[in-house]
Amino acid sequence: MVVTRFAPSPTGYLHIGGLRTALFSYLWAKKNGGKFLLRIEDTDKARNSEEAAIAIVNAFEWLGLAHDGEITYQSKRDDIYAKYIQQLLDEGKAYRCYMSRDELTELRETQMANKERTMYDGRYRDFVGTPPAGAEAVIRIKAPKSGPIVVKDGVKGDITFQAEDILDDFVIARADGSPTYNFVVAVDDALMGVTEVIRGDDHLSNTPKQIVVYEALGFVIPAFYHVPMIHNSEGKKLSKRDGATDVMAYKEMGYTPAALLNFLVRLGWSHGDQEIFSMEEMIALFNPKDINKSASIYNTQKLDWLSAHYIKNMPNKELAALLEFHGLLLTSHDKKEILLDSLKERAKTLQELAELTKEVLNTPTSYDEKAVAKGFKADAAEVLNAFAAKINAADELHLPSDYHQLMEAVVQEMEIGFGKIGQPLRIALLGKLSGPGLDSVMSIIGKEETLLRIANAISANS
RNA sequence: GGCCCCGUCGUCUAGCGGUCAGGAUCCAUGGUUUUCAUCCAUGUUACAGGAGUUCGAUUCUCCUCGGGGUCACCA
Repeated sequence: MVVTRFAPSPTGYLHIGGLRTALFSYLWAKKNGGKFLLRIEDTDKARNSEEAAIAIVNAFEWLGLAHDGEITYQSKRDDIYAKYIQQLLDEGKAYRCYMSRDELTELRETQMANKERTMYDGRYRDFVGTPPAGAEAVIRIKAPKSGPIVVKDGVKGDITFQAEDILDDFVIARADGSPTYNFVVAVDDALMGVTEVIRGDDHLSNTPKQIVVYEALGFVIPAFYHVPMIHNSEGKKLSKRDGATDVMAYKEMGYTPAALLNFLVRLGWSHGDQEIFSMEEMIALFNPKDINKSASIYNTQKLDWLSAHYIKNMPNKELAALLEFHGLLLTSHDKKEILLDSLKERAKTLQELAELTKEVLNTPTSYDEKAVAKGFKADAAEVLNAFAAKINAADELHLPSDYHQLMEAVVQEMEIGFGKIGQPLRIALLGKLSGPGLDSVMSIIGKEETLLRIANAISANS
């Protein structure tokens, strides 16, 4: 069975880059009928917070990416790590190193001065006898001193590192006994049964270290897929300083999970010329071997386009429910079908749709100056009064077409062009010269409100 | 600096030895629309450079250049 995982450290919100690797992991698990696990890497007590862990879980909930089984918290697994560290000690695959921090620093400085690679020199590797008085010990793993270590990567191909270039006997447990990252990652992935590790390629250079741990412990090495970074416009790794990298910020801005996920899945992955992917299609078509090798630049123009696409094609009922989050209660509005039909193809986000809706629903309190100058000429009042008279005379006005007929009638009787009534009426109804169809607007707001807006505009602008 | 990865339109990408180098987005223009948006149509823009290999390289190899990642008792 295919088992993937997402393993964030709870130092902040869920990041857009993290979400993409999580999505890839999720899709691959689902495609194979496997499991997608969530592990919270909260071993750094100084930097982690519980709120951050909750925020991450909430973000996944909003996106509808459900993890399988219980969440694994590394902070609760000290006993497990201690057991495996002890095992390595017992088997002579790890050892206590009594070197002080000062000594380590000194070693590094010497190496730097000699332009050598900074690395631990293995001085306690074969140490027997009495440790220095009062010295605290870290535990180091015996890493191979030379020879190739091959990372079989499903995205980049086989990558060969030379142990002498990159490895030393790295620390697997600190002086206080707590295990370090590369150790716990390997242990957890193995114990959780993770078969495919899909993660950012900033982890690529950690992988040889983790392979050392896998091998020392006799664990099966999983398949690796290192997905390229997402870069900011400067071409650097996307970070929290780049703004709008908090996934939940996209909810606030009015993007739907479908749009965001569709946007992210196409960043670094593609399937021919296809741009629109439903969750079902993503699951059916995704394969990590098709992930690009190169980094991509984060640019949300396409997200806007996708978002508009999804809003346009969303049933009104669903839209109305989503709009509540943006402060709009439409459930009881009797013309909400007409309202949303005429507005949903004009908005890029739900937030924008909510604002557009309010512009239609609320009586204008001011009129755009340029619009008035251009579209509310001397004869405007006369035309609007004639139109108002027709509205007053009509007893049944409901559909946009009902209002449209009255507009046509005024145009014919007064022998004027459509613009002669369209422009002033638009200013009266919306306060500006752009917006949805006037007949729809009138149908939505109704007869009384239409008359009110016409009267307001005439007194304000003539 | 060492090690590792990467390099097709501005951006996201297709391509897997022979293509007018395709699509999408953005931008521009035209059409539709009383207006704006949508929608439709059209258009501009790319194989980092240099050597090979080959009848033929965007595609394979090497070098250069450029970009990125990583080098902790952080994760």
